[in-house]
Amino acid sequence: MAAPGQAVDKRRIILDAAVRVFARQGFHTCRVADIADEAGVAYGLVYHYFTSKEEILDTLFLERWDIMLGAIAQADAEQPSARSKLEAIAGFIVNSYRYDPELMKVIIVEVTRAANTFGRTHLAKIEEAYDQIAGIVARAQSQGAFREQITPEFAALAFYGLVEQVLTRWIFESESVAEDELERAKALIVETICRGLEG
Amino acid sequence: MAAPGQAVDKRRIILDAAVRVFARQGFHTCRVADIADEAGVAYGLVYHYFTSKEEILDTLFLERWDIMLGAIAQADAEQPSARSKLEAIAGFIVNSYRYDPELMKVIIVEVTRAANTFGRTHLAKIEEAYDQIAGIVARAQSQGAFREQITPEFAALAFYGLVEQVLTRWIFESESVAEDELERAKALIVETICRGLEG
Amino acid sequence: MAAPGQAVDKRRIILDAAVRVFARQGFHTCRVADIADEAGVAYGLVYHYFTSKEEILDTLFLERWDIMLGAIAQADAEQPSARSKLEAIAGFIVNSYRYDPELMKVIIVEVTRAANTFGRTHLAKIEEAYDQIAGIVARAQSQGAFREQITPEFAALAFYGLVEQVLTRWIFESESVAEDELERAKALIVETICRGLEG
Amino acid sequence: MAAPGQAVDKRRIILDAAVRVFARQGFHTCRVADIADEAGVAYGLVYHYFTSKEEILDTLFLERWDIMLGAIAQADAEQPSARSKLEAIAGFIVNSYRYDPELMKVIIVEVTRAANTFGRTHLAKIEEAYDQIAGIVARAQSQGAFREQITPEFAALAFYGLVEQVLTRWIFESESVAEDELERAKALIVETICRGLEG
DNA sequence: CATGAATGAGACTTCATTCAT
DNA sequence: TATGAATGAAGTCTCATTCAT
Repeated sequence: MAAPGQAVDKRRIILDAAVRVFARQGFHTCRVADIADEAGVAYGLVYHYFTSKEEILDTLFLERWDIMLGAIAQADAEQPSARSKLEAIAGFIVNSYRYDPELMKVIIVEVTRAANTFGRTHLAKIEEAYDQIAGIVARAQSQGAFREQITPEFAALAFYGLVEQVLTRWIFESESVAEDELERAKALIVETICRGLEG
Repeated sequence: MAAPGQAVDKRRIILDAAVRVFARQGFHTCRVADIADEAGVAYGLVYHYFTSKEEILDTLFLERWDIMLGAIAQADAEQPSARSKLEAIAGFIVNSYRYDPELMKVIIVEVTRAANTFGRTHLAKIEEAYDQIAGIVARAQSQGAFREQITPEFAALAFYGLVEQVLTRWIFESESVAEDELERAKALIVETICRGLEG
Repeated sequence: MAAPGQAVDKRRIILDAAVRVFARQGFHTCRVADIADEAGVAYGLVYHYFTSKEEILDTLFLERWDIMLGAIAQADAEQPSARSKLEAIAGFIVNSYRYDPELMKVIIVEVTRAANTFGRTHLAKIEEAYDQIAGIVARAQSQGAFREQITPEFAALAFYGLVEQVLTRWIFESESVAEDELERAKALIVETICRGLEG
Repeated sequence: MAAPGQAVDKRRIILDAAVRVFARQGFHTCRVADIADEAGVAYGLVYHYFTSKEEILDTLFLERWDIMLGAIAQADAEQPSARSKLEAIAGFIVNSYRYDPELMKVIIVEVTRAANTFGRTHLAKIEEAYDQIAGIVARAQSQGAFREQITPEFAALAFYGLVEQVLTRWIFESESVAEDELERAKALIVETICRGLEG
């Protein structure tokens, strides 16, 4: 018997396996059995830890999204200018992709972009991110750093949307994305959005 | 016997019913029976005209996408400047939403954004639109109208992506979008992208 | 309009097409549409001439089987000895295969051997052939030409059964059967059965 | 927990139920639901153990056919003469019918005689039986026990074919076959074939 | 915690047959 | 006669979820 500290966390193993399976086969196409197989656990154990296949995806999304909301808040708190805040946020998301592209694929393809099915469940949560970004823009506008012709809501939509488009492109690229393209894309995103916003 | 022009085209009736059903319930969630019911035809007739539920969605997408590719080509041919070309394209897509929001919802939610499932089937077709837009940008760059820091491919991604994000937002708005917001959004999209591209 | 005598007999065209389709795809596997296509007529016309797919097979079987019953009766009437009668019958069936292997395939595979489904419908008709052959054997026995240890019924079963086995083998041979094998097999069948029957 | 030997083997229960259902209704006519009902298990359990209705029939056939191939080999090894070998084989098959007529009905009607559909799948397996029998005949010929005018292949066809014809007749007899008819038929089969083969 | 057999509702698709023209 | 669109019942197979051990 493993010591408590070393106990294999089957729940974690299932979640990690689910990421790989969802990324590979898609949420709708895969079966719960595929996840159990990938995790190397018995079929029923999945239902011991989660009430449904959906709850697994929910969990993956919420875990990651909360981290991102934290990162946005941190960028907002620590960075001096609106541009550097947006740059930090874009950098965080690009890094997320760099370190776990499969998880990002699942989040974007199965939740964020799956507007018809899953997205609706998490609309409010997703909206929080837009709101935080809109807040950054709004404050920059009231401080005169950004012009006011563009509404903060539209700006947030454009900023996060552009990040998502770029990641979606990478996700379906056949070969893995070169390190320098990650950085270049980040710069272009920030540049494009900020040029639209700055005086 | 009905005159040709008045003849009830059951195939068309089924396609139109499918738009409403896909928009309401989503492609994966709805059943073929729902489409037949909505169209007021027998179950089997759907399979008389289409080989599968997928082929119905395919047909709807291809019909519409080809019209859009034509509109892009026309904008490219008729408009004098790169900015007015992009404006015409954005205007066309916004108009498409204005006149048939359900169809646009289906195309965007079930095909364009369903990157994991259907999008892949039509990736090449979707890519054609990006390529045409990139071509417009590239020519504007070589004529000095747009600066060269941003690649045409990235510009196309940003432009079309922004349009899609805006429409996605409208699609999930609970109330119908006000007429003047449609126009304002179009202007903002073009302004944001062109500011990023113009010297 | 064709003159009466030249009028294309669509009913016949459908029957002939059905032979090819049944032989190629099997009765259960083919669709009525396949028959219509093969015949080059409209779907509904098949139902104008026949009440069901089964009736087509019925018709093909009965047409042919009645001809065979006639041939058996003729052999019985014209041939001098029991052996020559059996030889004439075997020869007739082998010739039927020679001239229209597809039709024989359909009769044997879809009716005669399809003991579970179709055979039952035509059991009485099939039985007539056995009875005629048994009659030939019985008379030969009472005349002393055949020994009496074997019942006429068993003899008929053995004789017709062996013919059917040989044809079944040919039917599923990949290449067409050589002319001389047809004759050799006929001789072996008669020889085998008559050796068992003759004193 | 039941002891291993007493554990209810649902897979076996389904197979046994399938024999009864196939025998009663025929493979094509019955539904998977009928098998589940007959077995007293849930619909889905059939698909838990078998991938399709076909696989159930496959399994039944292969189980039984392998036993028969073993019996043929044993007869060949243990019996002294060719005639006694054939007698042992015919006896084995007749016994198979005696002890489980429903299973034999399924094997013969749905597989062996269903030459168009299932037979093809198992053609090679069926052929093994013919080959073994042909081998017995060939060796008898080279030892002078059987004459050489009839090829071993034809002899095997005639022998096995006759057995099959007799069983087919029994299978569709309305009343169950009398015990002594089973034995008499066996003797007649062997007698008929061996008279054709012996000098 | 862990297992995997057992359940059964549900969806797609096929296709024989009908019918209006 | 001839056409082929229209009908709808039926069956296979899938798979999320439950449950007994």
